[in-house]
Amino acid sequence: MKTPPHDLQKLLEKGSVTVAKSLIGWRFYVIEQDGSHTGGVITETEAYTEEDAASHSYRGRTPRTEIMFGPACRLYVYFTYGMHWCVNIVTGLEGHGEAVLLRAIVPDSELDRIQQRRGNRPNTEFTNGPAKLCQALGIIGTDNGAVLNEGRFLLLPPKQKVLHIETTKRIGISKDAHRLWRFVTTDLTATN
DNA sequence: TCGCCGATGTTCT
DNA sequence: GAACATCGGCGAT
Repeated sequence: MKTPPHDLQKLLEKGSVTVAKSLIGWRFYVIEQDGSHTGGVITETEAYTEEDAASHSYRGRTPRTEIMFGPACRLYVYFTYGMHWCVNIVTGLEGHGEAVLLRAIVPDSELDRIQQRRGNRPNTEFTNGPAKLCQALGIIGTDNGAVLNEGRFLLLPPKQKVLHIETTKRIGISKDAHRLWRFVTTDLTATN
């Protein structure tokens, strides 16, 4: 089952705070070269906007942030701390510099492949952080700008409704840290 | 279980 | 030259 692109586009064109909360429970997958789908249910997101000092888009368009100012429904992948990749979904209308950081998923397929990429760590350490998530799914800089549901990335609606969503401060930032723009559910947790 | 700290490269001041 | 949307190892509790 595939979400009609125009429906997804419409959802993601809302503001990043709205989208960040809405995406909890959606499913995010990478289509591997052998055709299998690696990924799972989104359980933690953060919103970033152009007016937000913690956002890469805060200082306007640069070569790095250009993709954030483009149309919604694309990926913004950036390299940080000299060794880690993180993935965002671009939201809002074109020109607005908004995105939603994917911080955690609970994998529901290709667990062996994920465990291998994560250095054979236990389930609970598979994808509970933005850089771990990218490592587990094999997302790197060349994926920057990829369009959801048109290439090797899938974003699919929830299989079941998420009941509890907590709203908290964002993690690992110093500027505009008071904003309650992090959303996380404990409905689903990796076991073992 | 907690907290400190080093790794490592791009971006911005 | 400093900061950084992080992670994992290590030593102390």
